[in-house]
Amino acid sequence: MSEEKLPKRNENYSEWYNQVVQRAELADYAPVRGCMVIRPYGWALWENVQAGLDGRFKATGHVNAAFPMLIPMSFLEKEKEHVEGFAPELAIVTIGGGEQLEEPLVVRPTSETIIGHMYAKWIKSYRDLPVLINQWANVVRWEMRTRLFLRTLEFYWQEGHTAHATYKEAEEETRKILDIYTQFAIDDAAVPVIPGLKSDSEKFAGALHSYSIEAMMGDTRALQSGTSHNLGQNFAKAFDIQYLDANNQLQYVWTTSWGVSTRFVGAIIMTHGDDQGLILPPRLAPIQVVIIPIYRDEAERSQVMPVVAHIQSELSGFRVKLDDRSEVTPGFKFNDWEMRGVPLRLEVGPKDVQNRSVMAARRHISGKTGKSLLPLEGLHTQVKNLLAEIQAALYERAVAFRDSNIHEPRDYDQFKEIVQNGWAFTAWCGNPVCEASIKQDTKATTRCIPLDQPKECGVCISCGEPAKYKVYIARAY
RNA sequence: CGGGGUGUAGCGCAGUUGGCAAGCGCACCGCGUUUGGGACGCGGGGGUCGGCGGUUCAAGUCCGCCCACCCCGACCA
Repeated sequence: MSEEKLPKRNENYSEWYNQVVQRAELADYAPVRGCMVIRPYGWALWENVQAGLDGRFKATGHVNAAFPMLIPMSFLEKEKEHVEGFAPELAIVTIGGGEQLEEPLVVRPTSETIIGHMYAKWIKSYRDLPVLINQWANVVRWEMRTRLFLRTLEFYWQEGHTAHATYKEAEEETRKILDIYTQFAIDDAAVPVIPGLKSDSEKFAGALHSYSIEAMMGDTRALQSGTSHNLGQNFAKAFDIQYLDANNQLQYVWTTSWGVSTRFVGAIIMTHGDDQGLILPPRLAPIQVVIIPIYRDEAERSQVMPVVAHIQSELSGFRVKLDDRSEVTPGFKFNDWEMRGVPLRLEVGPKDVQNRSVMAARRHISGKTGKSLLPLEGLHTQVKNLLAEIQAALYERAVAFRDSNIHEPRDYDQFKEIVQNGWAFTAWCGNPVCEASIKQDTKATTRCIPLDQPKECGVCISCGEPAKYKVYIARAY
């Protein structure tokens, strides 16, 4: 905890981000470059993300399992695009128990290969399908440039891996998960993501095609916040995952994979945070309500604390924290919990005891008043309503910010200007050459091709040929 | 891996042309006074000055090599 002010977001956004993460005690740097320690407050936030996703997976028939972290090197080599995509960033174990290993083992960068290997053993009949397995795991990718939560050498995520009898079922699964991710982001995290198809150059190594949810951060850069891949039969063929159909014909399965990682914590921070620090959406906040008792002496303390205890039990259905530290002043606590993003603060002092009320302060101030007096009667309901209001206000604010920073360029010059400080929604012919030239010119990349496409797209912003899609193009993390 | 930069207490820094006992702010510990928007006083603990080698009566300071980290590019959930 520090008393110094944070850097302003519009002056140094990345420094603001780094400091918020560390000062709010979400995470800290580990001794190995690019690795981070997720601290209890950050992990609690991640656990709430996990709970929101896990419940939705299970409600749609998925089950959890755990596969090993070490994968034989030869497995990676079985799928050509996959190994080409991941080879540069693999961590490889060559020594075990002091002995040189017969075959090097890869620390999983993702688990398609080892899961494919196991599915080949488990799937024999159309009656075994579909297989709908998810795992919560850590993976390692040796990235060049790392940022806390956004890109670390080791990160935590869930990876779903499913196998189906037909292309159609696999595609439905891929899209179903994309919907789940979208709903979770919007409903629980209040992050207004845009779902869509990735271009071929942006798709997952080894996929037929990939979908993603794209979110706009507070500096208008895009963050890919979740992906869902239709792997076709690529991995089925590489790992011989075959089954007999009802007509006794041998068929390859169709597989999917999909993931949301601890990067999503970064999305929450950068979607909602302000110059005072974190702002957490109530549905995911580790602490939804913080209670600050205020007193000057023992006499006042003995008046205030019983009321605090009463409030605590009244609010037992919420995630409540009592800050009873005596070594810091109330003013310090106000700033501290605001920096840490707690949605609602209740101040309880002698005046409140007198009035049978509490002073409530919202972290995010949408309207005019910051603080309001709440009567003790019916406190549970009032807090419930306030948290719901805050959740809704955060979403609306994020939507408004996003929409005010997406523009449709009329020509390439204007396009270049737009992507310096926002997203362009524009037409593209589908040619990767145009994508590459745009990236060269502006550092912006195609983020996604939204699912609802107009009949007429006009002409490609880059080459002027008839366009195939409307796409979002932006600079990304 | 290419270009640039930085290493002095947990964090941020000062330390002049080499020279007395390596300092300051924050944080931390103790005592007391405080407490409705980032309290204050007094006392205290904490350092192989990134590493190795060299020059010198004397190196945080000069020289050489190495290491680590950060920023910008290529790569990326």
